[in-house]
Amino acid sequence: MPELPEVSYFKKYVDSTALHKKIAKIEFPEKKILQDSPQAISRALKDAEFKSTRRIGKYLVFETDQDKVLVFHFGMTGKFEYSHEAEPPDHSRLIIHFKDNSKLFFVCPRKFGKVYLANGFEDFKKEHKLGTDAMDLKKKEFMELLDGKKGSIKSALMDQHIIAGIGNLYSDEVLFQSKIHPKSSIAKLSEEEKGEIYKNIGKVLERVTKTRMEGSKLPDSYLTRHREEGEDCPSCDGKIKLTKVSGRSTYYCSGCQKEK
DNA sequence: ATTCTTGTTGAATG
DNA sequence: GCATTCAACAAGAA
Repeated sequence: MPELPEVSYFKKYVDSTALHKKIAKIEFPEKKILQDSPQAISRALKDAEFKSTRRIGKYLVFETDQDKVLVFHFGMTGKFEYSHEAEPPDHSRLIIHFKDNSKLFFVCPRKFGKVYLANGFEDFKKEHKLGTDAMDLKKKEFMELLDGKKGSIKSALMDQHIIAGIGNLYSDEVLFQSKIHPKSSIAKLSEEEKGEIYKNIGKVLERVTKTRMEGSKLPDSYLTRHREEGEDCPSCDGKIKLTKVSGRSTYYCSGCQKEK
């Protein structure tokens, strides 16, 4: 379930493999993921090169030397594989062939991923009404975004229109590290608590991104390592519990995360 | 076989 | 209208 840190990793992978190569053709083995027609995508990318990529929230935007950009969303199971192999990996849903005979495969077993053609990075961001990227968020802006909001803190953290990049897993982690119950209503949180949440957004995302890049493990003090009902809390003598917040499975510790 | 999982979208609600 | 909540959707694992 790629959230911001995983997409950052995909960006690094693509940047080191698939930039600055002429595109020969594109294959579309699975039309369902396409948000624009294969013809339009092929036309926009034929003989183009990817110049750079930019991440916004959970999306990866490919900028070309032409007018259009190609945008990927990874759904639950999407990823890239770059190789010179003729045989596509299982569940390849879109294949970009470069003129040097290498290929970039968009592999997505559950077909929850999406591919868009857009006029540019800013256009795409606006079209999808995406909020500020979680890595670019300043404390002042975060405080203002929460001002006057109703509802639970977890829903707000996951709302891509408010902050882009945080999903189910890492919203739980941020709130666990902040010792705040996911169902806490935003209105009841103190300035200190909101400040703590802000601090942990940066901390958690940076930490997770680093471990993804290195292929290492998260610290034992992370909820992510103990995300199962009845597990011992790594920070107090409580147990991990499971509940639902806006329809999503939500793990928290009943000992150190008290509801407000 | 059925239930559960996910993020986004758009509909329903207040 | 607005903010907020919720169901639908897709495929696969258990």
